[in-house]
Amino acid sequence: MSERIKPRGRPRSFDRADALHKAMLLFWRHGYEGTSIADLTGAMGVTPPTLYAAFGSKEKLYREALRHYAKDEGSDRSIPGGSNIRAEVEAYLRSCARNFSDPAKPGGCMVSTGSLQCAVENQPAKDAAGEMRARALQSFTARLRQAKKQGELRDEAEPAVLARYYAAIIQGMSVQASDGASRADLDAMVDVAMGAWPGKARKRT
Amino acid sequence: MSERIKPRGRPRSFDRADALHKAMLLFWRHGYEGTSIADLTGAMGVTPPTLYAAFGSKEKLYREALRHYAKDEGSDRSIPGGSNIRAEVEAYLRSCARNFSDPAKPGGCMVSTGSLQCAVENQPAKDAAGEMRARALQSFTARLRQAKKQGELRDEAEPAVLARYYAAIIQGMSVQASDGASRADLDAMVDVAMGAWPGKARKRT
DNA sequence: ATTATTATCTAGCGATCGATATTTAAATGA
DNA sequence: TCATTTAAATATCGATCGCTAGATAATAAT
Repeated sequence: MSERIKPRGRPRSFDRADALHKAMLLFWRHGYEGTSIADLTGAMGVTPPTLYAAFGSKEKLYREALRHYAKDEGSDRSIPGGSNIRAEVEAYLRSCARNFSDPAKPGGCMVSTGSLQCAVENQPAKDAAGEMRARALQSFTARLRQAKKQGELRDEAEPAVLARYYAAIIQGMSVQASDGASRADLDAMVDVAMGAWPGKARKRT
Repeated sequence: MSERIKPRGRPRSFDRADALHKAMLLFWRHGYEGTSIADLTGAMGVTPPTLYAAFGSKEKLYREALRHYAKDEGSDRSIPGGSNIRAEVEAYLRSCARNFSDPAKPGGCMVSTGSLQCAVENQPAKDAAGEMRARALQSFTARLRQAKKQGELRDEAEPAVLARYYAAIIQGMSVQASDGASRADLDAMVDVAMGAWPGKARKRT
């Protein structure tokens, strides 16, 4: 099935997947504008023409790095979609808390807080990250809608609003992790955030 | 008192405060790295040497623009500190919702989501914004501590955690406003966020 | 062996980056 | 008047930006 026939010309002398991973780490930490082609070629161990032959342009490489991040680092990879939506959301937030604060990686999330500001000519980079945030929000909303239909979510709960709210928590965790917040800091925030889960009305102080 | 004696040499031919305001708007929308000296001098209507004589360097101008933003646009300008801390926090969040989504201004907050990623050589810019976020978090925590001491906050509430949590809400609102979220979107999020305010324990769904 | 194909590096493109040396202009003080 | 002081623009600086033309190397097909 996966019999890969040998290509015609000179074979690649570097690992494309590994180079993409290294590019992702640079874009993640320093952003699109904060990462130069020289930074990228330096990390990959190749020269500019090789990078351009393999990835097309800086913007295309950035988009591919974003996709790679979503697959490789996305905190959603392993959350089992069970029948308890509240537990599922909480587990997701806790996985974000752990991943965003991992000292071995850039702080925060490459997507949640990526390319929020950029020069006019780099708007496509902001759009790329913004589209991924929009997609994530959309699929999160869809998951909550499904849960509501299955009776796991109270009738008065609004999936779109709830999705925006927990997206904000994730984005806030990303900002604070980028500023150096610890996993304990973020986990404590998750404790509070889960207190807003739609439930019985409660007395105020 | 404010008798301003006339300075010796040639007088300024441009309004420094107005130029600072224009610089702030550019940094706010495009970030530190996304704003060039040419952008700044163009908006100010002066040449580079004039900018450097007036503001020192790009980084110093950025720091000054951040301070100007905090004073001029800071959502804290007008929240009266009363005896109801819950209402005070909610009012603050609502003012953020309104300001972050103002179509006449750049989306989001210049501080909350400013300079999260940057090149190694521009780390001082990230530090400048990060320090402002840290200060805001600190003063927010202090306000909650004070409120707790005055009995406006339940005993089990942790000011530092609660401050981080509402800071995350603000940062999330800033991200989403930067992506085009409306005031209604953000206000709905505030509704949910206030549901996490420490109160009576509540039954879960 | 020769040709075709693909990948790589050397070298450098024009443009823009942040910042400045130098000169000229406009004010006050003597 | 004329020296002093401050601010302005002209004209660029060296460095870096994203990117590429052209030559060369390494493979497969013929």
